[in-house]
Amino acid sequence: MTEVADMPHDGGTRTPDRLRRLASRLLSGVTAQSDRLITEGLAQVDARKWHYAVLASLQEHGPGSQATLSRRTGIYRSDMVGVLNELAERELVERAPDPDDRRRNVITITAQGRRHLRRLDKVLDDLHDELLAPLTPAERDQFVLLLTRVLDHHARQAPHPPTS
Amino acid sequence: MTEVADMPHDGGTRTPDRLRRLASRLLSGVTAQSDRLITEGLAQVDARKWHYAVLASLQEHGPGSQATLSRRTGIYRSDMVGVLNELAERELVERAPDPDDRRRNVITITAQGRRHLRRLDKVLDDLHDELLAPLTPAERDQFVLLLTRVLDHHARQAPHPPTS
DNA sequence: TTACATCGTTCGTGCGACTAACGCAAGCCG
DNA sequence: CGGCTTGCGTTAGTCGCACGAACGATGTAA
Repeated sequence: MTEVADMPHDGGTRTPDRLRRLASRLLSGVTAQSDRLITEGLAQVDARKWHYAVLASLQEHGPGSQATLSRRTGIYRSDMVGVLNELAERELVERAPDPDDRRRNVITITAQGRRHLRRLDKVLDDLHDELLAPLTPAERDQFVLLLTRVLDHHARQAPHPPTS
Repeated sequence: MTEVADMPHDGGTRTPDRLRRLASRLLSGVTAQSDRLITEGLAQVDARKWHYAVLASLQEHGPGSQATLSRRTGIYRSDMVGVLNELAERELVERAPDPDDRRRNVITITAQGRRHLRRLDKVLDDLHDELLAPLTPAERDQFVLLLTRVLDHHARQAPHPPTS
Protein backbone atom coordinates (compact mmCIF):
# COMPACT_ATOMS: atom_id res chain seq x y z
CA MET A 1 0.00 0.00 0.00
CA THR A 2 2.70 2.42 -0.96
CA GLU A 3 1.61 5.99 -1.21
CA VAL A 4 4.22 8.19 -2.72
CA ALA A 5 2.86 9.74 -5.84
CA ASP A 6 3.11 13.45 -5.20
CA MET A 7 5.24 13.76 -2.09
CA PRO A 8 5.01 16.74 0.16
CA HIS A 9 7.41 18.73 -1.92
CA ASP A 10 7.04 21.92 0.03
CA GLY A 11 8.04 25.13 -1.60
CA GLY A 12 10.92 25.92 0.73
CA THR A 13 9.72 26.13 4.31
CA ARG A 14 9.81 22.72 5.93
CA THR A 15 6.13 22.74 6.76
CA PRO A 16 4.45 19.36 6.92
CA ASP A 17 0.81 18.78 7.65
CA ARG A 18 -0.73 22.11 6.98
CA LEU A 19 -3.93 20.77 8.39
CA ARG A 20 -2.50 20.34 11.84
CA ARG A 21 -1.23 23.90 12.00
CA LEU A 22 -4.39 25.58 10.87
CA ALA A 23 -5.63 27.63 13.78
CA SER A 24 -9.22 27.29 12.65
CA ARG A 25 -9.02 23.52 12.60
CA LEU A 26 -7.24 23.38 15.90
CA LEU A 27 -9.91 25.56 17.40
CA SER A 28 -12.67 23.34 16.09
CA GLY A 29 -10.97 20.28 17.43
CA VAL A 30 -10.21 21.62 20.86
CA THR A 31 -13.67 23.10 21.20
CA ALA A 32 -15.21 19.80 20.22
CA GLN A 33 -13.27 18.03 22.96
CA SER A 34 -14.06 20.79 25.39
CA ASP A 35 -17.77 20.68 24.64
CA ARG A 36 -17.89 16.94 25.02
CA LEU A 37 -16.10 17.06 28.33
CA ILE A 38 -18.12 19.88 29.77
CA THR A 39 -21.44 18.57 28.53
CA GLU A 40 -20.82 15.11 29.92
CA GLY A 41 -19.50 16.42 33.19
CA LEU A 42 -22.42 18.73 33.72
CA ALA A 43 -24.90 16.06 32.73
CA GLN A 44 -23.79 14.09 35.77
CA VAL A 45 -25.16 16.81 38.01
CA ASP A 46 -28.25 17.32 35.87
CA ALA A 47 -27.06 20.56 34.34
CA ARG A 48 -26.18 22.06 30.99
CA LYS A 49 -23.77 24.72 29.89
CA TRP A 50 -26.44 27.38 29.74
CA HIS A 51 -27.60 26.70 33.23
CA TYR A 52 -24.25 27.78 34.50
CA ALA A 53 -24.09 30.82 32.30
CA VAL A 54 -27.46 32.06 33.45
CA LEU A 55 -26.94 31.29 37.11
CA ALA A 56 -23.51 32.88 37.16
CA SER A 57 -24.80 35.96 35.43
CA LEU A 58 -27.63 36.26 37.91
CA GLN A 59 -25.30 35.93 40.84
CA GLU A 60 -22.78 38.44 39.60
CA HIS A 61 -24.97 41.05 37.97
CA GLY A 62 -28.18 40.55 39.88
CA PRO A 63 -31.68 39.80 38.59
CA GLY A 64 -32.77 40.84 35.14
CA SER A 65 -35.26 40.36 32.37
CA GLN A 66 -34.89 37.47 29.95
CA ALA A 67 -33.66 39.81 27.25
CA THR A 68 -31.03 41.21 29.60
CA LEU A 69 -29.85 37.74 30.49
CA SER A 70 -29.79 36.88 26.85
CA ARG A 71 -27.40 39.74 26.17
CA ARG A 72 -25.28 38.98 29.18
CA THR A 73 -24.82 35.31 28.39
CA GLY A 74 -24.90 35.36 24.62
CA ILE A 75 -27.81 32.94 24.51
CA TYR A 76 -30.48 33.85 21.97
CA ARG A 77 -33.65 34.97 23.56
CA SER A 78 -35.51 32.30 21.63
CA ASP A 79 -33.46 29.67 23.38
CA MET A 80 -33.47 31.45 26.71
CA VAL A 81 -37.10 30.47 27.16
CA GLY A 82 -36.30 26.80 27.31
CA VAL A 83 -33.29 27.26 29.53
CA LEU A 84 -35.31 29.23 32.04
CA ASN A 85 -38.03 26.63 31.93
CA GLU A 86 -35.50 24.02 32.93
CA LEU A 87 -34.06 26.20 35.65
CA ALA A 88 -37.49 27.10 36.97
CA GLU A 89 -38.53 23.44 36.97
CA ARG A 90 -35.60 22.73 39.23
CA GLU A 91 -36.47 25.79 41.30
CA LEU A 92 -33.06 27.32 40.75
CA VAL A 93 -34.54 30.59 39.51
CA GLU A 94 -37.81 32.40 39.85
CA ARG A 95 -39.65 33.91 36.93
CA ALA A 96 -41.96 36.68 37.98
CA PRO A 97 -43.75 39.33 35.92
CA ASP A 98 -42.22 42.80 36.24
CA PRO A 99 -44.81 45.16 37.71
CA ASP A 100 -43.00 48.19 36.25
CA ASP A 101 -43.01 46.84 32.73
CA ARG A 102 -45.59 44.21 32.11
CA ARG A 103 -43.81 42.93 29.03
CA ARG A 104 -40.92 41.62 31.06
CA ASN A 105 -40.25 38.80 33.41
CA VAL A 106 -37.84 39.38 36.22
CA ILE A 107 -35.57 36.42 36.75
CA THR A 108 -34.11 35.91 40.19
CA ILE A 109 -31.78 33.27 41.48
CA THR A 110 -33.05 31.26 44.43
CA ALA A 111 -31.13 30.06 47.47
CA GLN A 112 -31.19 26.62 45.95
CA GLY A 113 -29.90 28.13 42.75
CA ARG A 114 -26.97 29.65 44.57
CA ARG A 115 -26.19 26.34 46.16
CA HIS A 116 -26.37 24.63 42.82
CA LEU A 117 -24.15 27.28 41.30
CA ARG A 118 -21.45 26.61 43.82
CA ARG A 119 -21.61 22.96 42.94
CA LEU A 120 -21.33 23.75 39.27
CA ASP A 121 -18.37 25.99 39.96
CA LYS A 122 -16.55 23.08 41.52
CA VAL A 123 -17.47 20.71 38.75
CA LEU A 124 -16.40 23.14 36.06
CA ASP A 125 -13.18 23.81 37.87
CA ASP A 126 -12.33 20.13 37.81
CA LEU A 127 -13.37 19.78 34.20
CA HIS A 128 -11.16 22.67 33.18
CA ASP A 129 -8.31 21.10 35.04
CA GLU A 130 -8.80 18.07 32.92
CA LEU A 131 -9.23 20.05 29.75
CA LEU A 132 -6.09 22.11 30.28
CA ALA A 133 -4.14 19.29 31.88
CA PRO A 134 -1.23 19.46 29.43
CA LEU A 135 -0.64 23.15 30.16
CA THR A 136 1.24 24.69 33.05
CA PRO A 137 -0.58 27.31 35.14
CA ALA A 138 1.29 30.08 33.37
CA GLU A 139 0.39 28.64 30.00
CA ARG A 140 -3.23 28.39 30.98
CA ASP A 141 -3.28 32.07 31.80
CA GLN A 142 -1.63 32.86 28.51
CA PHE A 143 -4.11 30.67 26.73
CA VAL A 144 -7.08 32.41 28.30
CA LEU A 145 -5.49 35.76 27.59
CA LEU A 146 -4.94 35.05 23.93
CA LEU A 147 -8.44 33.67 23.50
CA THR A 148 -9.87 36.74 25.17
CA ARG A 149 -7.97 39.09 22.94
CA VAL A 150 -9.11 37.32 19.79
CA LEU A 151 -12.69 37.10 20.97
CA ASP A 152 -12.93 40.73 21.99
CA HIS A 153 -11.50 41.82 18.70
CA HIS A 154 -14.23 40.08 16.74
CA ALA A 155 -17.10 40.43 19.16
CA ARG A 156 -17.38 44.11 18.33
CA GLN A 157 -20.25 43.76 15.92
CA ALA A 158 -20.86 40.15 15.16
CA PRO A 159 -23.88 38.54 16.80
CA HIS A 160 -27.18 40.20 17.56
CA PRO A 161 -27.53 43.88 18.42
CA PRO A 162 -24.32 45.49 19.71
CA THR A 163 -24.80 43.99 23.11
CA SER A 164 -24.22 46.10 26.16
CA MET B 1 -17.93 30.88 53.10
CA THR B 2 -21.08 32.75 53.86
CA GLU B 3 -23.07 34.28 51.07
CA VAL B 4 -24.28 37.81 50.81
CA ALA B 5 -27.44 37.71 48.77
CA ASP B 6 -26.52 38.75 45.24
CA MET B 7 -23.72 41.30 45.11
CA PRO B 8 -20.50 40.28 43.39
CA HIS B 9 -18.73 39.77 46.68
CA ASP B 10 -15.91 37.57 45.50
CA GLY B 11 -14.42 35.21 47.99
CA GLY B 12 -10.97 36.73 48.08
CA THR B 13 -9.47 36.87 44.63
CA ARG B 14 -10.66 39.95 42.80
CA THR B 15 -12.11 37.94 39.98
CA PRO B 16 -15.09 39.47 38.23
CA ASP B 17 -17.04 37.87 35.44
CA ARG B 18 -16.29 34.23 35.82
CA LEU B 19 -18.04 33.68 32.54
CA ARG B 20 -15.49 35.66 30.58
CA ARG B 21 -12.57 33.72 32.00
CA LEU B 22 -13.95 30.27 31.40
CA ALA B 23 -11.70 28.60 28.87
CA SER B 24 -14.54 26.46 27.58
CA ARG B 25 -16.70 29.48 26.89
CA LEU B 26 -13.87 31.40 25.32
CA LEU B 27 -13.16 28.46 23.08
CA SER B 28 -16.76 28.23 21.98
CA GLY B 29 -16.88 31.92 21.24
CA VAL B 30 -13.64 32.11 19.32
CA THR B 31 -14.46 28.98 17.36
CA ALA B 32 -17.84 30.38 16.48
CA GLN B 33 -16.23 33.51 15.08
CA SER B 34 -13.60 31.47 13.35
CA ASP B 35 -16.14 29.17 11.74
CA ARG B 36 -18.22 32.07 10.54
CA LEU B 37 -15.22 33.77 9.03
CA ILE B 38 -13.80 30.71 7.35
CA THR B 39 -17.13 29.47 6.08
CA GLU B 40 -18.04 32.81 4.57
CA GLY B 41 -14.62 33.31 3.09
CA LEU B 42 -14.54 29.89 1.50
CA ALA B 43 -18.09 30.25 0.22
CA GLN B 44 -16.86 33.10 -1.94
CA VAL B 45 -14.70 30.67 -3.86
CA ASP B 46 -17.36 27.96 -3.87
CA ALA B 47 -15.65 25.83 -1.26
CA ARG B 48 -16.25 24.48 2.22
CA LYS B 49 -13.97 23.64 5.07
CA TRP B 50 -13.87 19.96 4.24
CA HIS B 51 -12.93 20.53 0.70
CA TYR B 52 -9.71 21.99 1.89
CA ALA B 53 -9.10 19.26 4.41
CA VAL B 54 -9.54 16.53 1.83
CA LEU B 55 -7.57 18.23 -0.90
CA ALA B 56 -4.71 19.08 1.41
CA SER B 57 -4.61 15.55 2.73
CA LEU B 58 -4.53 14.18 -0.80
CA GLN B 59 -1.72 16.47 -1.81
CA GLU B 60 0.42 15.79 1.22
CA HIS B 61 -0.18 12.10 1.81
CA GLY B 62 -1.16 10.98 -1.63
CA PRO B 63 -4.29 9.15 -2.82
CA GLY B 64 -6.28 6.94 -0.54
CA SER B 65 -9.56 5.23 0.09
CA GLN B 66 -12.48 7.12 1.53
CA ALA B 67 -11.98 5.47 4.88
CA THR B 68 -8.34 6.50 4.88
CA LEU B 69 -9.23 10.06 4.07
CA SER B 70 -11.84 9.96 6.75
CA ARG B 71 -9.22 9.05 9.32
CA ARG B 72 -6.74 11.56 8.05
CA THR B 73 -9.12 14.48 8.07
CA GLY B 74 -11.35 13.60 10.98
CA ILE B 75 -14.46 13.69 8.82
CA TYR B 76 -16.88 10.86 9.45
CA ARG B 77 -17.04 8.41 6.65
CA SER B 78 -20.79 8.93 6.44
CA ASP B 79 -20.19 12.58 5.67
CA MET B 80 -17.19 11.93 3.48
CA VAL B 81 -19.49 10.58 0.80
CA GLY B 82 -21.15 13.93 0.29
CA VAL B 83 -17.91 15.87 0.42
CA LEU B 84 -16.38 13.68 -2.26
CA ASN B 85 -19.50 14.03 -4.36
CA GLU B 86 -19.08 17.78 -4.28
CA LEU B 87 -15.40 17.57 -5.05
CA ALA B 88 -15.97 15.11 -7.87
CA GLU B 89 -18.71 17.30 -9.33
CA ARG B 90 -16.19 20.10 -9.55
CA GLU B 91 -13.63 17.68 -10.96
CA LEU B 92 -11.17 18.42 -8.20
CA VAL B 93 -10.78 14.75 -7.33
CA GLU B 94 -11.33 11.47 -9.09
CA ARG B 95 -13.13 8.55 -7.54
CA ALA B 96 -12.16 5.25 -9.05
CA PRO B 97 -12.78 1.70 -7.85
CA ASP B 98 -9.71 0.02 -6.41
CA PRO B 99 -8.88 -3.05 -8.52
CA ASP B 100 -6.94 -4.62 -5.63
CA ASP B 101 -9.82 -4.33 -3.18
CA ARG B 102 -13.19 -3.99 -4.77
CA ARG B 103 -14.72 -2.59 -1.63
CA ARG B 104 -12.70 0.56 -1.88
CA ASN B 105 -12.62 3.65 -3.99
CA VAL B 106 -9.30 5.26 -4.66
CA ILE B 107 -9.51 9.02 -4.44
CA THR B 108 -6.98 11.03 -6.40
CA ILE B 109 -6.52 14.75 -6.65
CA THR B 110 -6.67 16.19 -10.16
CA ALA B 111 -4.56 18.93 -11.69
CA GLN B 112 -7.52 21.23 -11.34
CA GLY B 113 -7.77 20.14 -7.73
CA ARG B 114 -4.17 21.11 -7.09
CA ARG B 115 -4.78 24.48 -8.65
CA HIS B 116 -7.87 24.97 -6.55
CA LEU B 117 -5.96 23.92 -3.45
CA ARG B 118 -3.38 26.61 -4.02
CA ARG B 119 -6.16 29.14 -4.27
CA LEU B 120 -7.70 27.89 -1.06
CA ASP B 121 -4.33 28.10 0.65
CA LYS B 122 -4.14 31.77 -0.17
CA VAL B 123 -7.68 32.44 0.91
CA LEU B 124 -7.22 30.62 4.18
CA ASP B 125 -4.01 32.43 4.81
CA ASP B 126 -5.76 35.76 4.52
CA LEU B 127 -8.66 34.61 6.63
CA HIS B 128 -6.33 33.49 9.39
CA ASP B 129 -4.60 36.80 9.25
CA GLU B 130 -7.93 38.38 9.92
CA LEU B 131 -8.83 35.89 12.59
CA LEU B 132 -5.59 36.31 14.49
CA ALA B 133 -5.26 40.00 13.75
CA PRO B 134 -5.00 41.04 17.40
CA LEU B 135 -2.04 38.73 18.00
CA THR B 136 1.60 39.30 17.19
CA PRO B 137 3.38 36.67 15.11
CA ALA B 138 5.03 35.27 18.22
CA GLU B 139 1.70 35.10 19.99
CA ARG B 140 0.13 33.33 17.04
CA ASP B 141 2.78 30.66 17.22
CA GLN B 142 2.24 30.30 20.94
CA PHE B 143 -1.48 30.10 20.35
CA VAL B 144 -1.14 27.34 17.79
CA LEU B 145 1.29 25.54 20.04
CA LEU B 146 -0.98 25.60 23.05
CA LEU B 147 -3.95 24.47 21.01
CA THR B 148 -1.94 21.64 19.56
CA ARG B 149 -0.81 20.46 22.95
CA VAL B 150 -4.34 20.43 24.33
CA LEU B 151 -5.74 18.73 21.26
CA ASP B 152 -3.09 16.03 21.14
CA HIS B 153 -3.59 15.30 24.78
CA HIS B 154 -7.27 14.56 24.33
CA ALA B 155 -7.22 13.09 20.84
CA ARG B 156 -5.61 9.95 22.18
CA GLN B 157 -8.80 7.95 22.45
CA ALA B 158 -11.76 10.14 21.85
CA PRO B 159 -13.53 9.91 18.48
CA HIS B 160 -13.97 6.83 16.36
CA PRO B 161 -11.62 3.85 16.42
CA PRO B 162 -8.07 4.61 17.59
CA THR B 163 -7.24 6.22 14.31
CA SER B 164 -3.90 5.54 12.72
C1' DT C 1 -17.07 -23.47 4.85
C1' DT C 2 -18.20 -20.33 8.67
C1' DA C 3 -17.27 -16.25 11.12
C1' DC C 4 -15.75 -11.81 11.32
C1' DA C 5 -13.99 -7.23 9.78
C1' DT C 6 -13.92 -3.40 6.51
C1' DC C 7 -15.74 -0.32 2.96
C1' DG C 8 -19.06 2.81 0.80
C1' DT C 9 -23.53 4.34 1.34
C1' DT C 10 -28.12 5.74 3.06
C1' DC C 11 -30.93 7.28 6.56
C1' DG C 12 -31.84 9.18 10.86
C1' DT C 13 -30.96 11.70 15.42
C1' DG C 14 -29.66 15.33 18.43
C1' DC C 15 -27.91 19.72 19.23
C1' DG C 16 -26.42 24.38 18.81
C1' DA C 17 -26.78 28.75 16.19
C1' DC C 18 -29.86 31.52 14.14
C1' DT C 19 -34.45 33.74 11.68
C1' DA C 20 -39.20 34.84 11.32
C1' DA C 21 -43.24 36.05 13.03
C1' DC C 22 -46.77 36.53 16.50
C1' DG C 23 -49.29 39.20 20.37
C1' DC C 24 -48.47 42.24 23.77
C1' DA C 25 -46.98 46.26 26.19
C1' DA C 26 -44.28 50.85 26.47
C1' DG C 27 -42.47 54.91 24.69
C1' DC C 28 -42.53 58.58 21.67
C1' DC C 29 -44.52 62.31 18.73
C1' DG C 30 -47.87 64.59 16.24
C1' DC D 1 -56.07 61.23 22.09
C1' DG D 2 -54.30 58.00 18.00
C1' DG D 3 -50.65 56.11 15.42
C1' DC D 4 -45.95 54.58 15.00
C1' DT D 5 -42.06 52.40 16.53
C1' DT D 6 -39.53 49.69 19.62
C1' DG D 7 -38.70 46.04 22.89
C1' DC D 8 -40.45 41.88 25.21
C1' DG D 9 -41.53 36.72 25.65
C1' DT D 10 -42.80 32.87 23.02
C1' DT D 11 -43.48 29.49 19.26
C1' DA D 12 -41.97 27.38 15.35
C1' DG D 13 -38.84 26.33 11.95
C1' DT D 14 -34.34 26.29 9.23
C1' DC D 15 -29.53 24.97 8.56
C1' DG D 16 -25.27 22.75 9.29
C1' DC D 17 -22.43 19.65 11.80
C1' DA D 18 -21.11 15.58 14.76
C1' DC D 19 -22.39 11.11 15.27
C1' DG D 20 -24.80 6.36 15.21
C1' DA D 21 -27.25 2.32 12.95
C1' DA D 22 -27.71 -0.61 9.55
C1' DC D 23 -27.10 -2.82 4.99
C1' DG D 24 -25.02 -5.05 0.94
C1' DA D 25 -20.85 -6.11 -1.04
C1' DT D 26 -16.41 -7.58 -0.34
C1' DG D 27 -12.15 -9.15 1.89
C1' DT D 28 -9.73 -12.10 5.56
C1' DA D 29 -8.95 -15.61 9.10
C1' DA D 30 -10.54 -19.95 11.54
